[in-house]
Amino acid sequence: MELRRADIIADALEELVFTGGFHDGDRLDELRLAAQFDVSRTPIREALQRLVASGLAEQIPRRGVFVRQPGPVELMEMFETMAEIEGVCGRLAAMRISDAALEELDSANASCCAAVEGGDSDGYYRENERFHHVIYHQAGNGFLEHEALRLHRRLKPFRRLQLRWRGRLSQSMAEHEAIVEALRAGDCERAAEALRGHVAIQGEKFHLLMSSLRSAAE
Amino acid sequence: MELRRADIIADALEELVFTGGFHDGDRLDELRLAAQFDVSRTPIREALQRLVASGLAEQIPRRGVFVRQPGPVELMEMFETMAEIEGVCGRLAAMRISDAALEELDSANASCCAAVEGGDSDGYYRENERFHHVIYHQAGNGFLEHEALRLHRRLKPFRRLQLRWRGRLSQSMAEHEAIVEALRAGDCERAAEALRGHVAIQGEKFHLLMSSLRSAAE
DNA sequence: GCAGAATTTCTTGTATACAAAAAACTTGAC
DNA sequence: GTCAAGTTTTTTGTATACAAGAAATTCTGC
Repeated sequence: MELRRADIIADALEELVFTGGFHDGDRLDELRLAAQFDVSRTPIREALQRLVASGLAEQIPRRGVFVRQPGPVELMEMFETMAEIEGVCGRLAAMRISDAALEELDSANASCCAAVEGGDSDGYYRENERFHHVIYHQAGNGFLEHEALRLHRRLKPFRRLQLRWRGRLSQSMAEHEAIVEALRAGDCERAAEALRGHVAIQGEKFHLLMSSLRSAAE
Repeated sequence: MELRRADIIADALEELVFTGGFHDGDRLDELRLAAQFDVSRTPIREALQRLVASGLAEQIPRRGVFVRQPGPVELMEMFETMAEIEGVCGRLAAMRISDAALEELDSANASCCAAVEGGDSDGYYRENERFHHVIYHQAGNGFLEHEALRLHRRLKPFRRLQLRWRGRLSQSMAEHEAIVEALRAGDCERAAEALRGHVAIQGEKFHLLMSSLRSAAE
């Protein structure tokens, strides 16, 4: 249970930014938010500071704080970074992964497959997330795991878009299996390469999607 | 010029935490700091929130915020992560680096060498930092660059300790040259490997130092 | 003398008041 | 009508006041 209202408000605002409740450049008006959440400006300001610290908003002194949605370029950069970090996690995990974790990956994959066949989109995402989280954890580096989780979470709303591609899901499952195989074999470089490619392709699909949306708008 | 006192105070507190002005677990008393900086609690609280957000302190609701120095395990994890991120930057930079940047690396290396020979420790650090920053930048990914800079900065106070090793500096210089060579050749994997090793060895030296300090204390 | 309950003090979290800077508006000259 | 100077309004940054929970202290019964 959270005791500080500022934290509750920060969570709510983060969620709103993530789910597109705010647009890039929107000013986060302290008084309006204070009225909206029925608190004074103080907890609002603390919540806004948290958003600024996590990069979801930008503060211009004496002007206010403005939401800052990543543009196409930054998104591509974030996807590329995520791909590289996943690769790193894979490389380390290949050296350190436990048998139990390998089984959990198999289990997550099986659930993922079932979700794909059943058309259960939410289930797919949940199990896919579990798959990746296990790998982060098995890298055996708490600091790295934390960073990976942070970026993974930040990209979450954008990752959902890339599943629109026909056949992407089954391809993704095949990649998952190749990843587990490399991890099981303890093949660092293959695991790194497989994971990097698996995530990088999401960025590329995303890029294509953005381009097509743009050209469709013209 | 910074207009918000909270930012100035946050910078000062960060510096104090970095330079060891506070020890792990120290409570950051709002009233005491307010008196010390001659401001009210409000800007102090905002500054403390920034420390918490950047991981330099921990907040326990209704109890206060406490400085949080990384322990040996976390430090090793941070060094390992830094090594991997540098490796990633090297891999990307090998594909994207400009001729001008290659020359700047040579220049930084030359200055570094000169500093080593002249016993100019500060100069060595400055040029070494320039060397690494150029590589981060040449990775051509602003987001990754930002993350690399952040971690690099966080590890700064601990990196200084590892130069106590006799011969480490000249070895480090040789590694720098191998890195530039790989980058110039556009050899991704070799650049990645060289940079990863270059940083990883710092973590190992650091580990040895910690162990020796511990055994010396017994 | 000591354990535990009750009270007091202290500290954090929140609300409000005030100061200063920026934005918006008004007014007036051309 | 337009532009600019001056004024008002709005908004942020800071100080202070108040509320509530935690820690420290005191008091009481044995």
